[in-house]
Amino acid sequence: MTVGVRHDDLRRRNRAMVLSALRTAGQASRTEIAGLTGLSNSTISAISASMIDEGVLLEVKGGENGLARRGRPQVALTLNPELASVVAVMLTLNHLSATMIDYAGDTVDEEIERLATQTMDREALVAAVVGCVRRLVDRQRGEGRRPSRIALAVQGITSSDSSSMLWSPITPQQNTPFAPALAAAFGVPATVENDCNMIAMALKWRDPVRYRDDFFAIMLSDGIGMGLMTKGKLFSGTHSSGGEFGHMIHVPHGALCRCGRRGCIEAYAGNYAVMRNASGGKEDDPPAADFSQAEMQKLADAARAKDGPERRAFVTAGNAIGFGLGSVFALFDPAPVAIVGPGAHAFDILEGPIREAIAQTSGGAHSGAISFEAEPNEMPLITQGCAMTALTRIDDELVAPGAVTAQTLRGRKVA
Amino acid sequence: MTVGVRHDDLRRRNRAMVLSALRTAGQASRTEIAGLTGLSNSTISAISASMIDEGVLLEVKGGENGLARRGRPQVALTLNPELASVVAVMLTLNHLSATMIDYAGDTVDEEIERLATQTMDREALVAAVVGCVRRLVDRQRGEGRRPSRIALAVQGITSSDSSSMLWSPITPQQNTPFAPALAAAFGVPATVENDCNMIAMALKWRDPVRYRDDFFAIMLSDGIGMGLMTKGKLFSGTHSSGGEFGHMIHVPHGALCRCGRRGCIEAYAGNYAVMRNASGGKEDDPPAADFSQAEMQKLADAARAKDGPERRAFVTAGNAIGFGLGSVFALFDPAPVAIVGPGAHAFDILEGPIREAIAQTSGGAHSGAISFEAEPNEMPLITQGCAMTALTRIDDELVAPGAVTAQTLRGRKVA
DNA sequence: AGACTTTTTTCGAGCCTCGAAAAAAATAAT
DNA sequence: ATTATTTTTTTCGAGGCTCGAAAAAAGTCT
Repeated sequence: MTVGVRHDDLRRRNRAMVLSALRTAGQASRTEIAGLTGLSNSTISAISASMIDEGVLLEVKGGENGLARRGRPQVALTLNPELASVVAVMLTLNHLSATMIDYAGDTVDEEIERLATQTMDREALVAAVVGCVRRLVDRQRGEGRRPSRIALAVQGITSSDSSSMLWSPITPQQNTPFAPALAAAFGVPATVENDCNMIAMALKWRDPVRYRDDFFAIMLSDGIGMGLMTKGKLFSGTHSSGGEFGHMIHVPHGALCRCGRRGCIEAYAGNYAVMRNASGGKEDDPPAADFSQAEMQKLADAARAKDGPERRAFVTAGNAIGFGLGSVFALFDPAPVAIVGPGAHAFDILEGPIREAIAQTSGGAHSGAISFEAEPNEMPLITQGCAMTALTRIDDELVAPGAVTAQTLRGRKVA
Repeated sequence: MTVGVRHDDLRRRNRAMVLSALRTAGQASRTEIAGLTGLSNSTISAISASMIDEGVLLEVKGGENGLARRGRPQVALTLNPELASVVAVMLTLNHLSATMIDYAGDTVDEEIERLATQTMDREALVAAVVGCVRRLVDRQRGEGRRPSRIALAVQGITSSDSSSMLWSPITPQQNTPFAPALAAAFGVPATVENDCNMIAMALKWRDPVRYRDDFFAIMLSDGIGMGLMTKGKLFSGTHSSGGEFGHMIHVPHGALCRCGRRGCIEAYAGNYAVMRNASGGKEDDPPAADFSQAEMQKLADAARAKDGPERRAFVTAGNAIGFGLGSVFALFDPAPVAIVGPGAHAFDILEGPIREAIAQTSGGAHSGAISFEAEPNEMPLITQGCAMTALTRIDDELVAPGAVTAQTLRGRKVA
């Protein structure tokens, strides 16, 4: 049983709505906000007055648009970038970055690091992440900035309470509790997120026309992941991040996957699988380590040039992805797909086989109508998704309930 | 952008909460309701007073429980069965039933009919459904009862706006708009629902301990369907009912399915597939018509008796279901599974192969921990699910907003 | 019969949203 | 230059809703 709606919830919700409207629109006048939220002008006036008072919102002075209309001019409101900041951390294979983003969503500073994730033990991994964030935070302390929240995106499976990385291809370590470590080190809430989910979040922010309520973000790299937006909300499993597209079964008892099982989609479409198939390897050959982008590029060029094992490997990969999507469409119904990550460089060779496979599944009727888009550069998306996730959490958990003002937050830690 | 929370929404929501609490608990005192909803005693007192006044709720007179405690005795409230009623219609292969259920959820009357669904054209099918409901409604008009809502459950794919049956194995007709026809014939809102979704709804009502927030209901019959509860809410596709488990791909380019495609789970685990495999048919053999329960029973007995083609057919079926569940678990995470429908009679032979297959998938780690339960008799579940769906819609759309009182509803049509 | 206990109702306080009206701040017209 | 017009924003009072405290109600226990 959900708990009843109390009276103060009402104000909290409507404040959250105003914040959300401004976060999407960037800036908007009181009247526009009233239109967006469906609340009355008087209510918006009251809410925005108190939020300006708290230092959450700013009136945009002077920045008038050229066309001067008759009547009292609208005065735009924005989120106060100085109210708070968050750190978005991205941990991928041999790569670590921490980005500080202000409350309005603009990047302030960044710290990047290479590291050998596959050979580090759990403590070293956690220490590296904490250290990277530490350097960023220390550098920004001089500017009077302190993050209010930290979000870490990792490849692999995360727990549904966003506290731990349960499993990841970038390390043999399991159940790594990054969130508590970060929370303890910096005295602020921290979460661990799945990279593909963050990509989906970012796509929704970047291109809300194409990626609105329902879409799939497929990440092609060594592994294969999926971020899934359904009905405007990020889909997640009941215990974990879920959406483990790469480990749906493509061929029962089929090719050996990096996860130790057989027949996963990844075992046909992951980088290592394409490489294995192109080089005449057998399905039982153990998955090799990660390949450079240059190697994959060479393979793709060979596939483009002429028929041969390389092209057949990409066809196999595309088919695996297509049949997998077909099964996903059977469950969720067809929706636009974004192909993200290094594998998107080869999207021109993959698209045909993907569509061919989908056409043989229950989503097939619409296979022509499904929109695909390729975006090879996944890293900025992951970081942006992380930032937005953290910022909207601050909106909902701190700012909307009124727990936070510029005074309580500036330079001080938040419970 | 969702619309802001207005002031009157507050009352509406809290009324809905009280209704939902009573619908789940059957009866409860004001104090108990306050505990369940988290609202204060005074609020519950006010809400229940006005609802009693409207004729929505009844005080249970006299019916005291044996153990008399000290203090003023609690007086239980219930939903007034006379406030309204709904008709739950179930259309399956060659079978049609309409059941009238009162506002408290108890069955009042029923009308059953056999018909040849596969050879009827669209108009005849719609007419049959309307006719069956008509007989029930006419008979009950004498008692002063008029339904406030009609819900129809069908096998197959329904539109996400619940207006039409998009596709169903019980008829060659497509896009049959049952809901508008029923709505026009009886002047009340009508919806078309997927049978497996209704089963999931019913399971949640029947056994809320086992089937709470997350579970899967797999229906085994000629076709294979799935109803899916995630986070306490019925899962549905974005355009259709979704959850087309039976048409996820088990083996690419595999056995011929009733849907005309190849390799669907159904093409290995549907009744016709088991029959085809057991009788030495080939994968390309066109799917035969529906089989009697007796025939399937004989097959199962043969499989139990000794190794042979029959047993192998059931193993194949179980494996297909298991691998499919594995893929579903990869997306949604593992959760309890209910095996419903005629196929559940053979659950004893299927369970082993199902678990064996799951063990080879990413949900495999927990394959032993996943709870399975078999319930061969699906029809009462479908009807109950339909009734509950219709009743909760009345709660939310008519009673909670206060649009309905015993006066406005009794014997008159509702807009 | 009176004390005690628990449930339910009553009452006033405190918020919140809304509509209407007023105020503010600009442009257009005279 | 001044007035009229237009549009945005604020102010103000009305009406609802929930809540806590106190009162009333309806029993059991001694």
